[in-house]
Amino acid sequence: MSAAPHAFPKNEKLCGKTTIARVMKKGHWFSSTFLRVCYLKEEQGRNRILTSVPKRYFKRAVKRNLLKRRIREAYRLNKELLPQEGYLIMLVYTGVEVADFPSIEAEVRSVLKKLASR
RNA sequence: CAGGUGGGACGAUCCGUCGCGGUCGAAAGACUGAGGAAAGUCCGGACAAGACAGGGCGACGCACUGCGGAAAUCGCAGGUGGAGGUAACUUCACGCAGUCGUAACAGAAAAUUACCGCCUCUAAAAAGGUAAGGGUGAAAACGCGAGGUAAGAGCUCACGACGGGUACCAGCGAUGGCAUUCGGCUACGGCACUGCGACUUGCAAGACCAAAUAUACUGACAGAUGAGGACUGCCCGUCCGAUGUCAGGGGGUAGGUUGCGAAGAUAAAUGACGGAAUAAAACAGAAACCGGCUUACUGUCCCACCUUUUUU
RNA sequence: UGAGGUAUGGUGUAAUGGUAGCACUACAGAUUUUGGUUCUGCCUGCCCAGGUUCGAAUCCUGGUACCUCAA
Repeated sequence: MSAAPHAFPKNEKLCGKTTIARVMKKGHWFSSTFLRVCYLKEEQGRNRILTSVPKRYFKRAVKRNLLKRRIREAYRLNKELLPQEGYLIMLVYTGVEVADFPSIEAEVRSVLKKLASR
């Protein structure tokens, strides 16, 4: 399984209430056009990611699920842009409209490049 | 042919590349993976915890009939009445009978009615008798004809409508038909009454395992002949002064397991791209389960029926 | 996810089924040299759609939006 370059196993998902709370408390925030990013760099471990779409802007669960899946898919296809240095990343969608996949992919690529250059 | 009414069905499938949840497997891999509403949370049920000797009142919900159903503000079939529609049909209401109310405005009056009018008596007025006609209003309390009368009136009669009683017939029944008899009122709402139901809370219910920290309790050791702490890098010294250390251990937090399913996660799985006439679109995503109801919605098909026009 | 609540001018809040009121605000005028204060006038409203009723803010049904609680 680990041989596949674009796999997205469970240990690359950011989970656990205490971990998320730690990222939100200590992490650094920045925003792009419709993504709000919070990241925390740890010394070791795999990169782990979390996607979130606020219920405030999208009442219907279908739209929230669709956006979360598109963001996660974009990360999965482009995750080699970021070295494995223990990044914990939260991606929060702040747009008002439902974006299509190419624009989300471009956005995620720019965010990952920005993170890798820091 | 056109328009309409009612009912029903489907609401996605396959292939390739990358990827995800679950089960099986040592592995390779194989199989499987959102809905008709998963939604709203409007009802009901199971399940679970808590409360509870037994019974009643209050408060709450339901209320035509029969059948189905675990039950339901559920379904099917039927009854009566109102409203809408040319029609097919749709929609609303329904226990019983006691009491109260139906109030703005208008109008004389919203109920033991009397302004104009009509009639009697009169010189006239007053007084009395009326409810045909007028006008107001959402609504004026049976219709119509004849008799009757001073004028009139169910005052009387025939026919009809309405509401009961009785007998017969049809029906399991609500009820209907028919005959006869009585009657003066009807409808809606509140309260009271009758019958039935209903304890409360909800899977974030509940059950189990269980770090760290503090600690009930138990044991061992040390302790006013000073344990331990503060000042300090250490010793001395000064100050405070009764518990301290170790082990066991109960409840229990984070967290985990279960509750949990022929989808079954626990930060939570169905996606991206290409192809299949290509366009797969609408409403919309399981987080404990089941039965209904309601609401949202794409394209199309099937069945039954109604109306209009044309042709035969 | 489960349980509950609310909706009335721009804001806050009343109203037994019968003309929708009050305070502040906004606007206009008066007072003042000007502004404030004060006085007078005036604009703007029952969340939406059906139903019951002669007549619904109110009663019934279904939606929508917002809020609260349970971790």
